[in-house]
Amino acid sequence: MASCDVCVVRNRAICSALDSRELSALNAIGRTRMLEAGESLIWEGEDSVLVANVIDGVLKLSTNTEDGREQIVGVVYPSDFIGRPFGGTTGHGVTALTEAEVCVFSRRDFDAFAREHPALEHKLLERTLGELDRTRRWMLLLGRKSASEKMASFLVEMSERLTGSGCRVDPASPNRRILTLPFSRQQIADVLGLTIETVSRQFTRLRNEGVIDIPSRREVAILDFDGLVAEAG
Amino acid sequence: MASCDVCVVRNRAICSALDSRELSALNAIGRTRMLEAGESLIWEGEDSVLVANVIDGVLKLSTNTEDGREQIVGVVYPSDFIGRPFGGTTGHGVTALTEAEVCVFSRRDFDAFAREHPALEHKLLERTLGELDRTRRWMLLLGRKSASEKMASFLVEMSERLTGSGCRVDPASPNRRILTLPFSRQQIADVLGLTIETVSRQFTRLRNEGVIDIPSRREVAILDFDGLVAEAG
DNA sequence: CGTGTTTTTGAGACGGGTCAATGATGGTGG
DNA sequence: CCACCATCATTGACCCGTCTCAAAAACACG
Repeated sequence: MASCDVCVVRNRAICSALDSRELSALNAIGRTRMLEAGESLIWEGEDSVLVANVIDGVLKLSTNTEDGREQIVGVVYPSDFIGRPFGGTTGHGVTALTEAEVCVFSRRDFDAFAREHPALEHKLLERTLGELDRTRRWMLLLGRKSASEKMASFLVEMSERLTGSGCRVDPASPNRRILTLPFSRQQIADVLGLTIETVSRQFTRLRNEGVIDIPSRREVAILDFDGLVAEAG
Repeated sequence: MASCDVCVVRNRAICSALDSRELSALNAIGRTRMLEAGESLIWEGEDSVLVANVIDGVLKLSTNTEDGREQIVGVVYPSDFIGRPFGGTTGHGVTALTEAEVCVFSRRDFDAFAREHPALEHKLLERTLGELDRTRRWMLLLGRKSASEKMASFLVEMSERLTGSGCRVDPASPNRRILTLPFSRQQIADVLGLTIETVSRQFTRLRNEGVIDIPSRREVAILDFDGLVAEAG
């Protein structure tokens, strides 16, 4: 049983379109669920049976070729919406990268509810349009950028997306910041369309050039943010 | 002045959500416009001032790196929607590939109209969700597929998208079909994240292998559709 | 026809992939 | 608490696919 009134993403998720009476109606058809890192919520190719809001954690959206190559096609953060409402099959799997908490709805219930609440649909539309913009920007990276540009773009994007949760910026020197990545090297490779070896080599190159430091596997200290932006192309 | 009642895409575009009274209200704020091949309707980075429906023709959505590399991030066909409603700047330019006819609205007017017509917003949402699915599928191609897989995927997708307008299929032998491509070689390269030379070489290879024939620059005869599907990966 | 543009073809270079070995890291159980 | 092992990351050597640069060919249009 969900309890929206105490939900931490209540004001940022699409639910913010609803008043308290509507919210309790939505409450009735949703339930929260915990996912551990690596656990999948939705599998590629299955017909869309559930949708969800991310309450906490980071999840990946990914597709695979028949022979096992993977491409991560999206990453979702708290308050983001997951799933494919209004018919169709899911074109990509959804898997937790970190421990995560989501608020799930049966797609059937959600569809019906959404159609009766235009304000909710409007929020969802805005979110979807934004996601489409972001996805298209990523296509430029995948299609036209070199490995070093990809890595720089990735770190810049990460430091933007993680602000607040996994990114600490010293206000005195905004050119330096520390990230806690929710990705393994392999997952970074799958986001950027590279191999794990290339990603690793790029990390060491950036470290040798003094642009970043690597305190641990999952942490990156950005020493020259402007330099990264310049290198991102 | 648009006149929706004679519009050929009236039943497929988002306008199909409206009854005749609403349609004439929409009619009042839109106007049709012709574009010749190569002409742009929207430029990358400008703030979104207009949106449109495609009535006829094919247009590309594209982004560029600072140093001039281009990536086509979407292709729109008759009945598709163009532009970025509800705030934000356009992340990509919109340019006609063929002679085209569009039904344009000022974004301000369209936004206001849409917010008062949930059924229209719903259609737009469904369309946007579908476009996001398609775009994410394309990311797998850009990030993980080889040149030959990209070419095969491209031809398969084209023969699907062009069915009705630029694609003729002999019902007796569905394994053969003839396409009239709305793309130059350079544009195909910009869709697939390749160079024009690689695209050209892939065309000749496919021709030599008997999978396709190339009657003219803009035409491709697919001789072995199943073979292409298999090669698309 | 002649001229500019687009496409094809060729030769060579290079970025990133592949394969393989080594080095860290972290979790588990003795 | 430490030794062990599985997993993940790094590094190296080599190779292959795609890009680059250059020239020739095909085509479109006046």
